Amino acid sequence: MPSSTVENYLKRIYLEQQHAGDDPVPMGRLAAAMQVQPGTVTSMIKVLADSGLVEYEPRSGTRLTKRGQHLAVHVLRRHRLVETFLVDILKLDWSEVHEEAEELEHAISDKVLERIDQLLGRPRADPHGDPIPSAMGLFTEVVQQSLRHCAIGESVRVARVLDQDPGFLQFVERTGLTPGVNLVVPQCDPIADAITVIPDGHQPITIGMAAARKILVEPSTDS
Amino acid sequence: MPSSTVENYLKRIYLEQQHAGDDPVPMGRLAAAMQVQPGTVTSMIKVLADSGLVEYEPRSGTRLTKRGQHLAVHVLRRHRLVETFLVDILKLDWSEVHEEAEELEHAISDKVLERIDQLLGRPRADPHGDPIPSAMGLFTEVVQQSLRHCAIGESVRVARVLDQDPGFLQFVERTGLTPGVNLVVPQCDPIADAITVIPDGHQPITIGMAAARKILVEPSTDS
DNA sequence: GTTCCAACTTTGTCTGGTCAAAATATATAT
DNA sequence: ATATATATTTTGACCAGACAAAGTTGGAAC
Repeated sequence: MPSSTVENYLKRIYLEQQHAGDDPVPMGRLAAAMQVQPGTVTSMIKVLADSGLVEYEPRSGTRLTKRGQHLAVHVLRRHRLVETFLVDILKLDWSEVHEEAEELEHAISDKVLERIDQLLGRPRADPHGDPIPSAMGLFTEVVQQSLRHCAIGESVRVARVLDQDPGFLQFVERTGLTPGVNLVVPQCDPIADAITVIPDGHQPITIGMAAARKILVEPSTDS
Repeated sequence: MPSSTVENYLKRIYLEQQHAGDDPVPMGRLAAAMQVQPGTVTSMIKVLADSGLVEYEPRSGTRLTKRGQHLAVHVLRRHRLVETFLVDILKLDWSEVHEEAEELEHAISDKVLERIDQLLGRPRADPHGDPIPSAMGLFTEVVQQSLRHCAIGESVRVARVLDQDPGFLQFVERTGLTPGVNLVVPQCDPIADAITVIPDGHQPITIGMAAARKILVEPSTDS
């Protein structure tokens, strides 16, 4: 059974790998993400490589092996199901559940996880809209694009918020941009670096592109 | 924040201390309970003593300080609330929740614990009948005695089962001796080392005294 | 091509928790 | 009183995971 440290490294590599396309994840990136000194990552990655969980190319980076990826996806599944559980059943605020899940994801057995999944009705996404892989490690594929790339007049639905920072999540909630909400885009000005949106049942709000890129939307289904 | 190892030691010392009256808990007992070599306990206890969580009398034993006891009780609270949660909400079998809780008790924040407590309706006892201390560390006092000491003809109710072994718990369930069940004692023979009981709605069953001592009963309230 | 910097690796050290085995203290029986 | 058995403590070693600081490397800039 992998330690929670190992689980965290694998999860992190997986997430960075998403971001990074085909390139291996560089050590520095991983060190920053894990809040750890670079040397620590180098030695840890060597250990993971020896156990067949990652491939390691010195001075270039690391990528997950099949086994490593499998494990990482299951950690992610635990994390996201726990978050959903905390919000749906225990009624915690979605802005605070990430921290909580960070601990719980390492302590939950398969049996308990299965019960939670069942109790929640096998959700496909967590409160932030992040997809929950199935027990077999498969994601439901969806069409999502960043709010930043929306055309003027487009009508879409918020699908996912790509930031776990409580402050940002509270802002999102206050302005009505939570996953599931429909919105229209009356204005979008790349030069001004700003986009204006009107979420259903809320005031129009203008946000910067840096914020807009962290909000993913999908085709609206209210028509 | 104490490590889960520290939490486990404190919990263990607390439980052994219950058993042991006023005497300090000897190192050997603790080593056996923690499934660890005696030397390990000695060095660990020194560390705990330095952090003011236990008092240590070399070659005699250890006892919790006020602070140590406070912490131990809160670990116990987490453990027992988690067990109750697993049985009541997630519908796990009471014979398997002890193991699960053993991990989860170290990963649960105060906030999540409070929500669970609330969701469960602030239970006073877990599925095994073990008392759940309040958030302030207080137990609800109750009158309980071992089934072994019941007089013939007495009518009592099962309050608590003092063994977490899945096999024993499954036996208890099969024979109908789960907490809350009323029963009468038609026969009790210390010489034969056996006691016969008739649980409400079940067949009479004769069990040995070693088993009977692990079942606590309280005055029946069905009259 | 040489220089230089940023990223990376190596090395040595630390802490928490563990074991195995040797040394020591205590209680008990004789 | 002495021998013996038993519990306990000490000692030295190990592993996981981390840091700090010194040493490498490889590519961009000139």
